[in-house]
Amino acid sequence: MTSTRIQSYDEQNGVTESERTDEPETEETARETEDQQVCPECGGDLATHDNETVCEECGLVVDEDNVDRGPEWRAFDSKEKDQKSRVGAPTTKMMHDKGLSTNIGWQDKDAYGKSLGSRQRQKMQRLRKWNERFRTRDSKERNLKQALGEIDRMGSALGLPEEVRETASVIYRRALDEDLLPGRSIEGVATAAVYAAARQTGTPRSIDEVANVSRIDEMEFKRTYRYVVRELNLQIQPADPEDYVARFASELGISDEAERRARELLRTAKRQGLHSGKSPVGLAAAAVYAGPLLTNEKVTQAEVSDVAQVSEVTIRNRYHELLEASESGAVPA
DNA sequence: ATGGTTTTTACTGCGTC
DNA sequence: GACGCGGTAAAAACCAT
Repeated sequence: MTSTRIQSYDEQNGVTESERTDEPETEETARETEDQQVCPECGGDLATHDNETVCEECGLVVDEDNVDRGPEWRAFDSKEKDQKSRVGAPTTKMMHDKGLSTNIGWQDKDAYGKSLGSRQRQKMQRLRKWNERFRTRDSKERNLKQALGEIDRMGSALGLPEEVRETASVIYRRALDEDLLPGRSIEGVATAAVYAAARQTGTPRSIDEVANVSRIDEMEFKRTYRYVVRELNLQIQPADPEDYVARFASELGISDEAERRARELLRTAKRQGLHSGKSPVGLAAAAVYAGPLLTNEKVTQAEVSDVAQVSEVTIRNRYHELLEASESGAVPA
């Protein structure tokens, strides 16, 4: 059931089939050495959720331990039937409580099929109601637990500090409390929460970056994000382009001086209100391109476009504006 | 739905190594 | 001739109305 999801997720991260099918065979030995190892892919720490051992860094699923608790009701003769019997109903992941919770029948009949008296009927009504209430409460707990796991995973995959993950959790809780979940996926809302939290705490990640570590597709992510922001009245001011600079700069390996110039460009541009309406990422990309230009370092537009995921055209347009702004609005001595 | 704004895509010409 | 860069037009995406 979960296999399709896992596979598509791996594909997103460029992990191919052959790369991770090298050492199964002896289940036991593998299990013994499993504790606290590092990811074979990127060296990150491993964490275990829901029967899966997953790398915190890149999201590689290292190990799955899915015990099949489904029905085992195929039997070919009476002897087998005896051997294969199981206690209790098969569990399913389709339900938050794995289908193990109490369910009160809707028919007003007793165990013998006789109809109940009116007094008994009323009692059953009350019981049904309360049973339902507790069950949904429990369902929210579970929902939250899963979502927090997801938030954690995405957070670490994006290299976000603890603070962001906590903020994301808070946002998610609120969404849950306000009943925003019905109709959207847990994953979607969790992704939206991470994105919103990253922006709120001044460590923004672009939509693409977040979408890349999420299991849902970009369209749904954006839709859900807008929805959550609107419904929760989250105050999210446009991201500050400067917040992106450090990351882009280090990915490109430009000098500190160039990075400083980039920041300066952004500041003067901001002072002139040049940034309103423009995408912050684009501005940041332009600055990271223009910075090294001023210090005679070689960085091509294509490279910047690559790490910032912004088209070269946008970089060109923005960086012209940046330079113009710095000439007219610079602070001469 | 609509219109205005921004970004992207695709293509072209120019200079340089 | 490939590469980096600049410009342009049309398409697509985004946002508020």
